[in-house]
Amino acid sequence: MKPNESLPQPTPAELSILRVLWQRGSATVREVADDLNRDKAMGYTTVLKLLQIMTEKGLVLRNETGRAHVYQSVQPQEAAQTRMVGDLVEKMFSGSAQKLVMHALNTHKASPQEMAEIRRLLDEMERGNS
Amino acid sequence: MKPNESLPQPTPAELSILRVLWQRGSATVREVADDLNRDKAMGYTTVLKLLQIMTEKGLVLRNETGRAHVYQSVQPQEAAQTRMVGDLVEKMFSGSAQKLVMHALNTHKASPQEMAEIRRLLDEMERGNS
DNA sequence: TAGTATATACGAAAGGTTTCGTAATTTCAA
DNA sequence: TTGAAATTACGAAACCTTTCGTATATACTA
Repeated sequence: MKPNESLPQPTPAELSILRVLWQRGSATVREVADDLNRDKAMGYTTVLKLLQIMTEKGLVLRNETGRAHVYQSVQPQEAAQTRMVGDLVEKMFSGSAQKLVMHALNTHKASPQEMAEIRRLLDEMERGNS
Repeated sequence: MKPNESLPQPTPAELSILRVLWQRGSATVREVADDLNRDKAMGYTTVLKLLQIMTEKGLVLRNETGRAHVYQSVQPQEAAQTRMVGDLVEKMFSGSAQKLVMHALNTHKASPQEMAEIRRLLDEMERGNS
């Protein structure tokens, strides 16, 4: 396991595993493999190998107490979201989060409830700002 | 050059080249390489090779009229933005663009002007919706 | 206890990405 | 016209990601 460097960006296959871990909190290889195989085909030993690599990279923690090791993500999902949104803003929107927001709203129509919720957030932020 | 299949997702190095092409409209290998080397080190022949590969993949068009070939992106930047935002929404926000928007607003503070602009967009959308 | 099922470990193959050395070609100026 | 500078073409190395076969260990059951 790598010590305290900043975590590497997970690869696509690693990310699909992390999504399962985030949803379940923690899981064994079998649980991850079964969950993944609801939509994506990924052999058991492939999942195992990836989890071993992810342990090496420091992306997941492994509890080896029981016979079947139990894994969990080191980063909470929110941290990964923040990082990936930041990357996208940086690389595709010249560093402007506002441009990303406007683009997302324009291309993925939101429901009236959702728009109201966004307004509420904007209200809060402007109130906190003054 | 591949014909009419849907374009592949550009790799990270390819994306850095596309950013230059989007910014300049079109450019020669040298222009791309010089622009890139303002912040990132990338050898001339590396850029050339990548542009050749991207031509193969159909990501860029090559005008071979002059001695130095002139390249341009096939996809406009907006199309790539749409695709990448969609991917991120799908993979990291359970398909909810609203969640992405709220997350982006929370983590990248926007200026009052920017917030006002977002409100204006929401106004427009709700007016169009009714 | 013997045998089956299930687990981890490990290496290597297959495929993709990135980098760069080198050859061949073209242009232009002295 | 010859030589230097700049260009494209090409192949291969280095590296990373993903997949899987196989060996080995462990637990459970009949």
